[in-house]
Amino acid sequence: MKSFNMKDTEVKFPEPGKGWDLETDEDGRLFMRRMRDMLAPLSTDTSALEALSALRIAGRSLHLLQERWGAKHDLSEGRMGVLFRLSRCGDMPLGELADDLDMTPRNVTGLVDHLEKDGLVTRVPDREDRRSVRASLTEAGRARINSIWKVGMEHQLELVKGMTKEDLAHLRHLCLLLVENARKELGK
Amino acid sequence: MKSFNMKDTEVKFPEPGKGWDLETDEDGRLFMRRMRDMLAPLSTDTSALEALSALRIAGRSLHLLQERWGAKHDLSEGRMGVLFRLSRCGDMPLGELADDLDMTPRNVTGLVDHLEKDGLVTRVPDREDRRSVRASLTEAGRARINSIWKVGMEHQLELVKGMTKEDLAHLRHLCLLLVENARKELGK
DNA sequence: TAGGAATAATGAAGTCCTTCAATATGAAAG
DNA sequence: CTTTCATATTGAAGGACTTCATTATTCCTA
Repeated sequence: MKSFNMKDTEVKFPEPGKGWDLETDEDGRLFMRRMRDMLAPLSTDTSALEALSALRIAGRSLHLLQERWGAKHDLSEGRMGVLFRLSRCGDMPLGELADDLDMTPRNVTGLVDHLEKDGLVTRVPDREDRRSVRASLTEAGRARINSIWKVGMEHQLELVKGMTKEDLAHLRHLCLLLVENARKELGK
Repeated sequence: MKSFNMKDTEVKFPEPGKGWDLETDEDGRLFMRRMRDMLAPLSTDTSALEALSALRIAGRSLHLLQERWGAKHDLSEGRMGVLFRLSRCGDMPLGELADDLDMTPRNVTGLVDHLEKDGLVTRVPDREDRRSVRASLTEAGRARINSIWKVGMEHQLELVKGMTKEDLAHLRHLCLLLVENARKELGK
């Protein structure tokens, strides 16, 4: 029992809160009460809307975590993407980077500018196509990425705690199915 | 066989392309070849990495579609979010909007400024807390949201084509599980 | 070889969002 | 009643992207 007026045990958590209430349905699955209530009047079947909303929020969380974590190492999400690609695939023309990372060429130029300024990447001419410029990890760049990717992976594993491999495969499949459908929509 | 040098039937699709190859594994599930190849040397079990990557891309696609579709109606994603919330929940203090939409108060002020300038929303004083300001849909705002939400929903249904209700419930659950895990991480 | 396509770089402008700091007002609790 | 807290607003600054237009190379091919 609470002593008089001590703010009722409300210790004010990190920042959970207001309408961010996760509950569990009769099948043991998480859902958001407020979301469901809000969507219910719109459709007899809210499963699609709820799933897509959850996906949006999850994507957002992922993005936030990535940014926040990268910031600790003086890297933005985009710069990390470039570094990681280069470390996995070796030298690459900027254009190819833009395609792989699904970014504007203009943006890749900027990212590589920045990384070059930081000494993590250099531009090297492409011998086979002299229009082309390849981004290449410097020693410092390789050291940087090597020093962090492992921890990054562990963070990712934290995020999927409670999911089986089956779950993960299914999640992957559904997300990619959505990506496929989205592409049709994007192609008008 | 091809006739001489007619660019090999490559008609250049809308913009599919380069490394954006979706393939189907032995279980009939989609995966990205290049992604898997890239991740394989890092870990004996790439399922988590692949799933999270897929999720990121799906989230990105969703975001792009939303932006693009909103632009047709002169609305950004954020402004649509505000309008939609208001239409579902009625008047709301700006602070509550910020919480629900998971945005900075500064940003909500800006969005409401913009929507007010466009005549879709007005600010009304809150009778019970005179510090508070409530955003309220104007007639024009209600008309605008009413004229588009239905089509928006149909778009969403396109995106989940090929998914069963079970799939959707599972997808929702996994995404929210991830959100829950992410919150722990975000709370350091 | 001449003309058109591809590869980058660059600068200007603009969007959406964030953080931080300052201010004005009203609510709440001692 | 006075101090503290909550609610909005505002301005400055900046990050990460986008689009668009322009330029310089280099490649490819008719």
